[in-house]
Amino acid sequence: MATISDVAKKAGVSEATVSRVLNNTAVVNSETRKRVLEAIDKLQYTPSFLAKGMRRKKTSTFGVLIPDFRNLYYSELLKAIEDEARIHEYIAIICTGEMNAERERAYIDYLLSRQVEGIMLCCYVNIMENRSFIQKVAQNVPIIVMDQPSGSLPVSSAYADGYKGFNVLLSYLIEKGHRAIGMIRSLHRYPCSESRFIGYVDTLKENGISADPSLIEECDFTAAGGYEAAKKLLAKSKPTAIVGVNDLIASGALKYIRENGYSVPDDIAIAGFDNIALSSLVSPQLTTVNIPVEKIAHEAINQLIKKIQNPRVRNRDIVIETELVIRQSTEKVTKDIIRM
Amino acid sequence: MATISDVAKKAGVSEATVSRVLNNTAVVNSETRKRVLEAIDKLQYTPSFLAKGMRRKKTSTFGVLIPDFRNLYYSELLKAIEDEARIHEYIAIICTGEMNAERERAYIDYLLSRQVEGIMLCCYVNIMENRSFIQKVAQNVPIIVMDQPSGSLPVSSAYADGYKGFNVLLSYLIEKGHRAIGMIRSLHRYPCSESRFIGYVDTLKENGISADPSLIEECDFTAAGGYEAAKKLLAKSKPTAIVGVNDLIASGALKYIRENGYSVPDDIAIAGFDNIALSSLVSPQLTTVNIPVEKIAHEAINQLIKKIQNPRVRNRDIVIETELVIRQSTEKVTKDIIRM
DNA sequence: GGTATCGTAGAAAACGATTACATGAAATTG
DNA sequence: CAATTTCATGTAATCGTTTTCTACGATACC
Repeated sequence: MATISDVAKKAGVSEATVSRVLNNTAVVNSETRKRVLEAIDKLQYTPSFLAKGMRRKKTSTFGVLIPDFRNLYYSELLKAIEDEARIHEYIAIICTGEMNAERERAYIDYLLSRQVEGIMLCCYVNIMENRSFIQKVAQNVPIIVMDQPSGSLPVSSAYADGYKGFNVLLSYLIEKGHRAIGMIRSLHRYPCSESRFIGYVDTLKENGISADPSLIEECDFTAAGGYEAAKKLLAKSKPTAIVGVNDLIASGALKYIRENGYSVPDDIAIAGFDNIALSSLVSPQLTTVNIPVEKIAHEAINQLIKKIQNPRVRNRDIVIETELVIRQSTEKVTKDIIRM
Repeated sequence: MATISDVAKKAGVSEATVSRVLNNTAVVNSETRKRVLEAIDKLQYTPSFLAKGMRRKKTSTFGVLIPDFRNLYYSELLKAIEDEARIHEYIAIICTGEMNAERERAYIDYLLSRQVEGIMLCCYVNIMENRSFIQKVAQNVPIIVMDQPSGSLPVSSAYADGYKGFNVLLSYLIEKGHRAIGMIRSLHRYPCSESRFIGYVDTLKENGISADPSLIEECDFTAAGGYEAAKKLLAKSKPTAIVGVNDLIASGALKYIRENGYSVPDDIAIAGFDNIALSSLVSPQLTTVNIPVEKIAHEAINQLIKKIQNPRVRNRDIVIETELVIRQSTEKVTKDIIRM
């Protein structure tokens, strides 16, 4: 690969001049500029990103840590992150923590050694369990935490309001006359799934319904888990509606319920959360709560880049509102109904 | 962030000695080593990746271009790529071309300017349509092309044998007595979907069945597309089996067919291709053809890294065999049957 | 006509690491 | 005991850029 000095030699100018042409950082005589551009073209020269970053102390890179590529929610997040990053001429290094706190820490250290300018953290564990580690990292680069509030840590956060989302979802089901509403929650005590669960419990209470333990099951974040959990749930209680902590689980539950002769929504209504593509692929289509992923990614990356550009920018908690999406699994509808 | 010279000063040694301790590249007195390690620890020093890469002319980075994050096939590929890259201490910069040839080229140029040491290309377009561009890029870094053969280009390739996969799938359906086998193919003339389609046509021919245009429909790579295509297909013909060029399309078709009162597999058998997670989530579960993604990623990354380490390594075409996975959408089975 | 200003471009330092070469003390050898 | 080898470390060049400082001719100004 050609270097700037090759170009300089070929054009008969100094390296400084080539750099000036490249970056438009000072006036260069138009004749000289032309010669330089010709040389660049002939040599197929591209500036070395390493050298540039070295001098400018800038990598234009940030790190993204997600639990798993194979979760469509993160696919959509990554898509939005990429688009947003492109606008700012950043790239994202994406790592998967695989629900393993130690691996997450190792990757974060690795990201630091790669001189990322900021880190987006979609952690498996509650960040509070890693207080000191995260505090240490936050001293070096800005951090934005996704899917959970920042608590008292010196980081920003961006997340969908799962508590309120479940509040709206449950209110809707109660309004439709349901009283025995089962929930399949997450086995993992993820912060975001916890707040959803609390939203479920509180909304029942607000409506004078006490949460009945026999209406609650738990499983991991898979459709197979939801399938098994639905089986257990129906073995011990008679819900008229079941909500899954996410769409994947709800889809699994839906599958079990239909396979066992129940009609959805007539015998049992079902609802999920996240509004992933799958939720409208199953039949009947799943009532769910939409998380505006692009919006979250947009706000999050913007906050991160603001903080990179000016470390004195204050940390923020960005809370994004969800929307209830009513489909056939809770109601005979021909078209999605969306409620804020 | 502390630099190597800070560490050297603190430990009272030269930068060279610190580097030697860091890289174990020469014998250092154990007392000195201890002092250096202490200084590193105290200053929380991490070597600058940029400076190191600059000197060593090595970024330990390669670029991956995929069409879209939101396709589970690529999610699984990315997962496998990450694991494989980690072993070799490489990281992958992932970009999405979004089925847009111009965007793909722009990203490839961008990857080059980031000094990636190799590029993995999961292109939308047939690489042959970009001959000269790819040839130019291949002069700078090794390339491995996924999902299509390398043809006469100076690149390696790794792909599942879609022709043979469809051959096995169709032979199985014919063996089960099907004669009117419809196919929903891809609207986009992707090389990998083309070879699947040709596998379909040829296998019919080999069995004395001529491909009937009224049994062929096409759509984009979505479930909604498959749904619509199934509708059109059933409006113009009476297939006893339908194969989708991939699982997403087959799932959409399955949905349409069940919604319209047909029984699967009794009235119409359905099969897909790829064996994505969705295929066992729909009911009935989808017969499909498994692509061993981890194996492909493993072989591909290995080949790429071999070529990076020694540019004189010869380019290879790595063809991976697929497996037929028989499930309920074509046969009453209680457990998956797998055939090579 | 001497000095200030302007336009243009070169020289050299800096970024933070690695590494070839040099050095000097201690240990070994004949 | 002089010569050589070994061990441990330092010195300085280098990677490819950007950027500050400097220079120098030409024009403008008083």
